[in-house]
Amino acid sequence: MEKLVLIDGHSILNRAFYGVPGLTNSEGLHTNAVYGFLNILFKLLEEEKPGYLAVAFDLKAPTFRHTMYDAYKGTRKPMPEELHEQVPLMKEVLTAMGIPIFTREGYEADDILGTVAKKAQAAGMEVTVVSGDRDLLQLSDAHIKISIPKTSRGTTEVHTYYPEDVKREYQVTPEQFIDVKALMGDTSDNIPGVPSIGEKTATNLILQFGSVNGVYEHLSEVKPPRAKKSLEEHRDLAELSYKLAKICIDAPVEFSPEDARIGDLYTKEAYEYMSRLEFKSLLARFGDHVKKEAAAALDFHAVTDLAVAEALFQKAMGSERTGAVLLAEGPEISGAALCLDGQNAYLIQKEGFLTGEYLAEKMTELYRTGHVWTLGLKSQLPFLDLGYGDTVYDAAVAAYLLNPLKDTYDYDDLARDHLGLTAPSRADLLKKLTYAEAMDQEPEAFLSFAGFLGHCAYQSGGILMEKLEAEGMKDLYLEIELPLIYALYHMEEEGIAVKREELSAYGEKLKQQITVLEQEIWDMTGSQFNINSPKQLGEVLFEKMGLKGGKKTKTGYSTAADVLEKLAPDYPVVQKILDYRTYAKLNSTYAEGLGNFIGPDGRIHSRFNQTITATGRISSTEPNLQNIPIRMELGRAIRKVFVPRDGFVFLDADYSQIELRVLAHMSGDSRLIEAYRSAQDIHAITASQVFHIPLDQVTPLKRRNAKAVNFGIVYGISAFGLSEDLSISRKEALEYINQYFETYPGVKTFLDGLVADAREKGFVSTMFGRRRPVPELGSANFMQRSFGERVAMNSPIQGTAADIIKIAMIRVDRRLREEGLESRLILQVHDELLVETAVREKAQVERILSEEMSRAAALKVPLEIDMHDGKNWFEAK
DNA sequence: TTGCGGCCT
DNA sequence: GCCTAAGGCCGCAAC
Repeated sequence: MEKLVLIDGHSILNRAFYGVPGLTNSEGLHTNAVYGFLNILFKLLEEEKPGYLAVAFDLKAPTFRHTMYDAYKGTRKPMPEELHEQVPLMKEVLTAMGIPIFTREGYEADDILGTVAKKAQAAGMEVTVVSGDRDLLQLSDAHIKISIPKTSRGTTEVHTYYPEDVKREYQVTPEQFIDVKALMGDTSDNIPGVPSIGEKTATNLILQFGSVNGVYEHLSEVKPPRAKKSLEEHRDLAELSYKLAKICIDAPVEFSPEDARIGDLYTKEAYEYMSRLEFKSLLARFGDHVKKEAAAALDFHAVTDLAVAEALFQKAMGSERTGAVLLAEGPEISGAALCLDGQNAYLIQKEGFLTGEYLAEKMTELYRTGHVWTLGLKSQLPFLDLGYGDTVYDAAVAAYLLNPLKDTYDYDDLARDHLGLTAPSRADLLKKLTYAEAMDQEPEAFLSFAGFLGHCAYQSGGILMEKLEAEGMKDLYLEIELPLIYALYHMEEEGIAVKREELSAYGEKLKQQITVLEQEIWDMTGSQFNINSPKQLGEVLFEKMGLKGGKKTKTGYSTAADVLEKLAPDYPVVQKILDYRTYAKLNSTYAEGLGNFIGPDGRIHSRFNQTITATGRISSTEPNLQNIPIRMELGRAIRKVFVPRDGFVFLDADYSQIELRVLAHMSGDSRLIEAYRSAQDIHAITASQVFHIPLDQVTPLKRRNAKAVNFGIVYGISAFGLSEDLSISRKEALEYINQYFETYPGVKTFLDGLVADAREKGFVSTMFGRRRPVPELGSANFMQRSFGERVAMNSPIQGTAADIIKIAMIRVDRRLREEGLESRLILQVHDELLVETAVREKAQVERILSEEMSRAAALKVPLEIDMHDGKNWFEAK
């Protein structure tokens, strides 16, 4: 079928302008947008291989929308000059490449795209419309695909939408997309919408009634009374917005495919432009575009036959090392990738006798041999029957230990960073298809994906263990990180029960307060603005009302809490704003945010990530359960909705000052060690020794200062930071620091040694050998170098504490299971473990927690634990 | 997407 | 003078 690609010129140019860092050629011309546009264009040509191509641009002249709606004139945002000057340049380059440019007076590019796309579809063509603007999704059709490229950090990812994709993401059909937009409006397009109807309400209404007309036909049934009232009052607005939002598909544009047939893009004129604009990588492309990419030397095989699969598993079981990944997403197994040598890789597809159950069983058997290297074991565990006794090597976790500073550890990352191989990424091969979709729709790409995945897992096994051993991290890997995968998986599976009704009642109370505060703030400031917008808030406070407290951020006035708190005593409205912020935060992030994650089992199953942090801590996402409020009473109350199941209580155990104890141990400072061996109150004893006062005469203020110094030491002390924290002069802060170091000279020697060591070796290490590279120390920039010094001081301390609690987690989780208990570890919050404990097992679990946490490491000071129980998380802290 | 602001250890 | 205390995640606004 004939393929046509249509590009929304201004939109893509705009995307490229913001996505690509500033570039100028030697004439001083800005070129970044043109460069980004061309990169997107070439990527499209490679992926789509279209026979036809055209680009649509807006004209300056007013369009039919302006005659409909005066305010539409305000729509067009002023284009930055640096972008504006690239528009004619872009058109010239396209012309040089023989690519047609479509424009029409009185219409926007959207309308031209809509009209041409529908005409081409009617003529039997397969159309791809490329834009950065999601409004175009309304054009999505059986043979019209909407492509939305995203450029960041030099790489471009393309998201594509057929009608079913639109439905999956927005729930509504492409046509209804217009209806939703008409109701909710769009500030960036100056489409007014109906007041007080947001995205959620609009989507719900359209889902319920089908269209804007449908909504008005059933106005009496419309649910939130506020929305109903607003709809009644603003029917004109809704109808106008619909007309503005709807893209015209019958603009007076002629289209015959021949106008858009792609000829030779690599013309001499185009080459000259690339040269003048100094696009070196594109010049190279022009130079060798004929050269085919060297075909991959690997052999990938698809296995669909039971006997063949049996033989392959048999061989894998007996081989010295196997690369294997169970391809599973959501609840579904799609296949298995296997690799037994450096040449061949296999995709065993779920098909016929090769059922999901069969694959799960064979893979379990294979993984139990103890010679399997995989990638992302935790996400495969729901389908496998494995436990602490089974060692499965996870290459992603190994790669994380070797360099914890990277964002991702996918197979293509491993290929590049460790195997000297360039592998196409999942996004390159499968776009955004799921495994099941890819296997069905793009079987060759899926085979390739599985092949590279298996190959990289296998090859990683040949190299990563050697690297770990060479860097002294083999034990860390085998004894801590690999078993930890099971502990994290168990916590994810277990989840934590949340009282849904109580949570939403809590949210309702907050919302009432928010409404009241909002009105009061509007009255007191004399303008109805969005209090959530730091920009608007800054303007109202510091310009309209003239409060003192000038600029602080890059983009405007700082309205951060510490700034506002200084103003609160003098201006009552500022306190209201701070209160509003508190309520709004608690409602959006916690009441509503957490509510969205309660599963059908009434529990929240957060994800615990093992390869995110630079220091070795784990992180929690979807939702983050490691930042549930505790400091303020109002927020702390949220913890009451986290409850144990019937017949259970919560037992919560946390390490007392673990980082300071780690510091005492690692530094070996004898005075600090002696102090912590006996101390009940570590900050008080620090105050007593540093400020030379008897322990029983330490005032709360002195203790507070000592506590701040202790924090400073752990964070990588700086006089500036300490002075900010205590609101004292930098000189005074420096005096505190010097006094501290005089008192504990071993700490000073230790921290200086860490920095010197890091400078020499390029990394720092924890007690258990975990490394963190510190490249910033080599920087010529003072700020960056200082940052590197703080990293060098903090990471070994924070990281060692992370190692210790990981050891404790593994042992606690193992013992609960191996001793046949029903109690389960369900959360870790950096220095805290939460166990959902069967009432009759309480004493035993207390003993397990206490023993395993204290014994996790043998330090020169005791590891002390505070433990509480309760019928919810609030009580158990 | 980025920046701001805010919650945790 | 630099204008940073360490490590995270997430909602919102504006781009």
